[in-house]
Amino acid sequence: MNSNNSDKKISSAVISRLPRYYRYLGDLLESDITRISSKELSAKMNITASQIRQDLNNFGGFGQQGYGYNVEYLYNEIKKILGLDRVYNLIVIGGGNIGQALVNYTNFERRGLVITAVFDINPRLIGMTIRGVKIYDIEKIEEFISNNKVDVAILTLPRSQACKVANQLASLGVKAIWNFSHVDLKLPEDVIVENVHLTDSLMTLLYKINEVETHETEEEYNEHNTNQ
Amino acid sequence: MNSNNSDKKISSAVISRLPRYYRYLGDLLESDITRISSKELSAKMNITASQIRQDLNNFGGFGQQGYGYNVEYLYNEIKKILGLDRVYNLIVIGGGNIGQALVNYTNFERRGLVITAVFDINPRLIGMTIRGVKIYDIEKIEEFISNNKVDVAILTLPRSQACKVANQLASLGVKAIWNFSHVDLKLPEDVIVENVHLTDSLMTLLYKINEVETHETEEEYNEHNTNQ
DNA sequence: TAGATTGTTAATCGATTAACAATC
DNA sequence: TAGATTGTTAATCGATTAACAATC
Repeated sequence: MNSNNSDKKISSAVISRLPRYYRYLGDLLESDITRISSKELSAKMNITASQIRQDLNNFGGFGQQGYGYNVEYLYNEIKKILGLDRVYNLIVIGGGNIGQALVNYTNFERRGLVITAVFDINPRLIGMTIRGVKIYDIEKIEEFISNNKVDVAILTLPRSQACKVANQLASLGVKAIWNFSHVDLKLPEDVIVENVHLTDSLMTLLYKINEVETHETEEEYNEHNTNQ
Repeated sequence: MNSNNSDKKISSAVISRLPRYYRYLGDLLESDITRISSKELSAKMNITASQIRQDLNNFGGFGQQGYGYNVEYLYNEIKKILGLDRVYNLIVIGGGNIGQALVNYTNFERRGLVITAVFDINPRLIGMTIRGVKIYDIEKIEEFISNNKVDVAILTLPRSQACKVANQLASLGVKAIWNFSHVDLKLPEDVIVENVHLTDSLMTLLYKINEVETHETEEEYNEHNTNQ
């Protein structure tokens, strides 16, 4: 389904840059810019032109010598590569704050990412509706999955429940999990897991804050010494 | 402030693994496990023992030959490295769903990450309170920052407003931004930005879904051919 | 002491960057 | 045609893994 017809595995470094290319190309498209060279794009995105060309050429030759890339064409090609040319059904497991935030995020739908149901254990939530999406008792999940196609399960449960439910999802045939729980899920190899570990992300920010402070201190110290 | 007293810059690959080490060590601590070797930890975390030792030795020699690592000691050392041995004041810019979800996430406070205020433009939200945290008019942000120490600003605004507000934050002296907005902020070098691009994360998951489907198709095809 | 396991150097692997012939 | 810019190969850089002497 992806445009790469060769067999070589694309590195995850490359894949992680694709959405960013897609975003920048979308912006260019909105600004009615029809063509762009790797050099121009490189200046905008703050990566090397070489990397852009290397990345794109993993999937095919989308450009033209002496011209560059046609923005709309490249945008649509990356769209296809990312699999954004079809509709996905998503379910949210965990109707807490993050779960609700995701259901309320209307941009997903515009991209063909449709949240079809939310599941929770909390009786106060069950039966409620968020933006027209019903919250079901988590007990009903087996029934739901057997009657509805589910492409992605979004897991926003607390640590304690996440593993068990993830295993259940895997056994029910769910093949992709977007995991917001603060655990590393251990699942069969054919289940794809993409983690969003918010706390980890914040911690790396804190690390960098202190790193900067250390350097500043060192600089001040050096300055101090030099000036004497 | 970090424990690395040498000058060599720690690579971001290493830094991004630190929270994971911290998490696993915390789990071990809770299970009353007092010592662990890089080999044992490697099996648990699914990375090489060599990498663990290399990573840790960027910050110092925390282990002991023939023994391994003392779990509690290493846990606390990583805690210090990550800067989790002090309190941080955070503000949330954007009182929407994600902003509210973050305020409601009680685990932050347990780690010394205190959200002191939320800012929004929506008059319906201004004046409200989430878990005791007040939502202010975003107009009040200058006043707030000059009267209160702000270590991190969490930016959860829509794309359109994010850049402008980020610049304002930078000019008001905020030195770290945890950015949930779907834009790459262009800020002075001394402002640290950590991005959480949720849509990008989901897109890489979608890519992998289709990648698998492609491979499966190829396998089926090969099987088909072989069987004939 | 013998066994275990670190810290660290060396080897390998992979990803990024540079260079340039091909070609629009 | 001349200039621009790609696609791609080669060179470099950095990160991961392997190996092993040091030592608890």
